[in-house]
Amino acid sequence: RKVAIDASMCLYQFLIAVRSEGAQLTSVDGETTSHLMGTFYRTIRLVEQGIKPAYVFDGKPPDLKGGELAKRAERRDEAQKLLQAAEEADIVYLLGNAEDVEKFNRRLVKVTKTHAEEAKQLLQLMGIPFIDAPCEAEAQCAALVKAGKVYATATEDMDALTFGCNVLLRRLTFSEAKKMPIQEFHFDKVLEGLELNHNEFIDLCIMLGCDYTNSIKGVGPKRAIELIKTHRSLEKIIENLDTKKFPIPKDWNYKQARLLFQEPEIIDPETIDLKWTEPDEEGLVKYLCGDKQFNEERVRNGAKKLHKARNTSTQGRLDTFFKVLSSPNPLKRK
DNA sequence: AGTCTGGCTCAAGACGCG
DNA sequence: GTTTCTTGAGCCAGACT
DNA sequence: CGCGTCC
Repeated sequence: RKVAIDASMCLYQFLIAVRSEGAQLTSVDGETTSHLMGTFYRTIRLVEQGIKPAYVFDGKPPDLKGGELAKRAERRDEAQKLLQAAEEADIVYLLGNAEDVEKFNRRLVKVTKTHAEEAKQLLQLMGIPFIDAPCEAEAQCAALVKAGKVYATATEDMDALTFGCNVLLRRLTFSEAKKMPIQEFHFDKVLEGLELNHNEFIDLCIMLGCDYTNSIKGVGPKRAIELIKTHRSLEKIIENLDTKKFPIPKDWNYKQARLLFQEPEIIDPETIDLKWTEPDEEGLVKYLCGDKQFNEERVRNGAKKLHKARNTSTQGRLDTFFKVLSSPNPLKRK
């Protein structure tokens, strides 16, 4: 089974989570290796389960996202200051605030171009395909699913549904599968359950608060559902809304936001040829064990696992883990 | 009473030995 | 050529019906 | 499983 994965999101998680004593894993020259560690072993795991992953990297964010990104930058600056304060306190007291330093450090993490390039190089050596999306990765993933190039998108981000991704898998990482089952969402079932069509669903998501616009104060999940079901479009909702109780945000650019969901900038999936090839064991050893100082035995072992899984078409084993969820509670967005 | 929103916080991986 | 890019979940206060 | 370790 072929599955599309938002690479940036994975890298972000690895950079935050893969740590030892609060610090990222690094090679001797101080270069971070957490993202490579995570990508290498998780991908092997997936392939061993008969899954063929294709990683999708973000391109440039849409202009409309500027406001949201500015907010994030602001939060980052704030964390930076707090971090500095905590560090200084540490120097003074030599103990105590270590966990604060750690906490703020995590909040400062961002995925750089270099992280992405290194991950791509690794995937190349592993024989795993990847794509550079022109814009939002989730949009490109959704397009791949729609075109039948992959079976599903594996993500924690519900925006994939808004982009029209038919099948969405949550918690595809198996180490946690012990605690939490894999969830499989089918967009058509979700729409059925909500009794909405795709465009109405998009308008709903805009009201619930997407990255592209502000939302209406006082309107949360309950009211939003109510509104979309009675009026069926943002235009009608605005016409009929008591704007004294629920003021429409100034310069509310919902039409453009809607367009970004309906017609996102993507590469035509038909021009994309996903190929899973033999892993380059020697290349992997050279790359990971040379500069990055991974354990050679582990890397060779990983390469062999990739090779083996590739040549034994054990598919289907996975199906038993899947639970198909249609409409339980997609309100859980923000 | 109960309902709903909004602002706050936190947490986020994987391997392998015992 | 400079910048770049992820989220859900839970808990609690407070406004409103 | 729990927990130290991965780099």
